[in-house]
Amino acid sequence: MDLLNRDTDYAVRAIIFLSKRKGDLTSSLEIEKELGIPRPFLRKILQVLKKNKILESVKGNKGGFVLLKDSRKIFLSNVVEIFQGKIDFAQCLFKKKICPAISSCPLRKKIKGIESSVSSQLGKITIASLTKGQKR
Amino acid sequence: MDLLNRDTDYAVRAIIFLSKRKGDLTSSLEIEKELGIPRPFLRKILQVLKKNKILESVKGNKGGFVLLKDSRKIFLSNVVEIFQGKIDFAQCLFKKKICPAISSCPLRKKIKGIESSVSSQLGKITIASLTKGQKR
DNA sequence: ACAAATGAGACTAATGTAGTATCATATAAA
DNA sequence: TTTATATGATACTACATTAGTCTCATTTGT
Repeated sequence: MDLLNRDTDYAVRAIIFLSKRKGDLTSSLEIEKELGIPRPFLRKILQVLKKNKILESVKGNKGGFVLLKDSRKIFLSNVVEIFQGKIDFAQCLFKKKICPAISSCPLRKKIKGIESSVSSQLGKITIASLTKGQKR
Repeated sequence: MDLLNRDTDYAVRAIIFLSKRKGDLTSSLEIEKELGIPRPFLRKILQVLKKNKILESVKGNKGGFVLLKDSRKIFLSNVVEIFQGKIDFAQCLFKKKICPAISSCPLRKKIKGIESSVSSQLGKITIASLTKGQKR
């Protein structure tokens, strides 16, 4: 089981790249070349990031994307939530209709505890912190 | 995303039930009635638990299952590992061949940190602790 | 007008998960 | 010794999720 899915991973990498371009418009083509992410897929991700106000886009010739937010103010939890929804480690117990009578209540409580610890950790990791000590 | 999959959940509940039966042989039919788990599925789970030395079985008429271990010595992490494998939150980055050069290394480190915090929490929850304060 | 870019969304393929079905084997009890 | 009742092993099907592709519309600088 992965904590981050592929969309989230790609998105994080795209955001990191854009953060290095400051306010410059950057086309999906450039991002694709840098990151090696299949283009149609990358574009879909960029569109989602746009809808979520992480970045802005300009259409047309010479168009592209710019980060709207400072990468020191974008947290991993933000990106995860956008692409994977709110972290919910214990949804199955009720959603999938497993009777809660015997183990679910105490079990659910424990799992919820772990969940909130994970959420809080994700909420402390900024995208900017992922570039510390990087070459490029 | 769920932390526990359905197999794990069923397994936990079956273990709890068996722990209340002490050393008595209990057939999958009885467990099914108590827990409402589809039988063929339940049997598959019991077989896996047997292979992993959590319980023992007796074949034939009047046969059934008994817990081999004290439920105070069975941890959630044990059950999770049996049914879901070792918790590995960051496998995707390499397994799925996403280039680690840009974000993966620092990102991976962070995720690994969260992962080990989750593992350690799962390693502290005993099955017995899930029955505290329960009626039946 | 044309080329280069994003917007929107339908579509396909691969994978994983949940759950079922079947038959073999072992054993208690009549 | 036959029968009913169990588990053992394993193949199979159906469904959901995820990954990734494709097509066409729209916008805009030159």
